[in-house]
Amino acid sequence: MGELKLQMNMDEYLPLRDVVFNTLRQGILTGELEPGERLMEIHLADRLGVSRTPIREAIRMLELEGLVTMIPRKGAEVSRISRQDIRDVLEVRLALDSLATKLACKRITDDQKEELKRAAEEFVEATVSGDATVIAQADVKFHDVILAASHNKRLIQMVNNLAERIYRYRLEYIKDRANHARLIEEHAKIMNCVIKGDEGSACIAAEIHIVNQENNMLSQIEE
Amino acid sequence: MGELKLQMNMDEYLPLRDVVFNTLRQGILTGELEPGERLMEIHLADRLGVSRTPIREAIRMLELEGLVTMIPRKGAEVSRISRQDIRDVLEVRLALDSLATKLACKRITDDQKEELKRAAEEFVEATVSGDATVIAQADVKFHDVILAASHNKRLIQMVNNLAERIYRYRLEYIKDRANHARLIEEHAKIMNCVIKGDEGSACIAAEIHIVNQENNMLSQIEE
DNA sequence: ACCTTTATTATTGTATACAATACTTGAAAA
DNA sequence: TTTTCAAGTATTGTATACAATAATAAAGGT
Repeated sequence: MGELKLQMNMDEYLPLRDVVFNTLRQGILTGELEPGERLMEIHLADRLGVSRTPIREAIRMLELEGLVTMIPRKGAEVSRISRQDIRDVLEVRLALDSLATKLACKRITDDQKEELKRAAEEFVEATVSGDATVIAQADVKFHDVILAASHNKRLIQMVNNLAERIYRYRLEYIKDRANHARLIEEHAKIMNCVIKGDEGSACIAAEIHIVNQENNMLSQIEE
Repeated sequence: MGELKLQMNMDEYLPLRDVVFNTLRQGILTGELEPGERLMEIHLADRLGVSRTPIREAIRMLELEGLVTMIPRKGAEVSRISRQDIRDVLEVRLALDSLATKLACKRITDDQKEELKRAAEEFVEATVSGDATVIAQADVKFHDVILAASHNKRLIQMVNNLAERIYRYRLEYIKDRANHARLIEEHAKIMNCVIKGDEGSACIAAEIHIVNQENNMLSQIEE
């Protein structure tokens, strides 16, 4: 038992910088750490029970992810996201999600087709449950399957990075029951096109899906 | 005079981590640091005359840029780039460059149109000079103008990041005199379409331009 | 009362010290 | 001769110490 736990620790081993990175990242994405909030090293170090070194390294990583902004000799702060930033992200995401869908049509494996069907079903079930977190997870899962089916690692990484930035706004959209029927329909449409390998229709379906999300997010922002 | 120098130093101030980051980045891009080469902290620190701290932070940044790969408790090495990686990058780059061109058609300013004309001319002049570095710079400049004309910061950042990865292969392509005539022609075509605001034709021209580069790079890789 | 200047403090930037782990070399035994 | 074990070494991971700078507060002069 102790042996097993030790083994588990070995598998779970993460440098503290990565633990800190994940923690801060999560905090920023959930909004616990607000845009503009200063990230002071000693303060964070004390709170997380580590030294400044891993904190600093995590901040360097968050900086390159774009989640924090450095001000020289002043320190890091949670990046302020402007409406224009969101528009920029959505514009790129539309192109990349469309690409992912196109590639998925060509390259999806039989296993992934099954996985996609399952993901679509689970999304429907999730909407019934009504739990926002579950719904959001199911939606992410569905898109992840398509993304994975593109078999392009770089693309997967880039889309995930973009999705991260608009996570909170997407969540609002997905939570709203008024959108569920449409989401289910759009998922079904995309799924069928991808499984059939109909690139043209799949791209169009995916683009409609994204554009609908976009419009909602942009109107959220204009509040 | 001393005053002025002090002022300059203030402007030029960069944390050591950024100096190290740029140095290592340049080394990797030029091939001075070869793929698979280990990056040992003390060794680098001694060579660059700094302590391990800025070295480590620079490595964290390079890691997120994808230029180095971490092996837990083993350290960093220059990322090995597989043929598949290049294919993945090119696939995404095609989509993003096409998007950039499309957006440039809509948003390019009059100043940028002039700049684009100048960049195209300077590329022609550069090919006459025959200096590989000058040609490469002129080509980068041309594409940078179009990219800037997209007025999408995120897109600019992502394309630059992708371009970074294939820099060396692109250099080979651009250096080859046999390609110059075609490059000049393609640039002219793209430029005219963008200035006219003809999105459809501009995208097609840009895609042809990229595909030609792609084919060359991919055949380079298969050596 | 207000501005300026100076002292203090808080915070980042950098270097070093210590701890833990993985690799290497050499010797001893099979 | 080969294999295994162990000691030593090299290297990363983490913590702390020191230096430089910027923000703040207090004191003094006008």
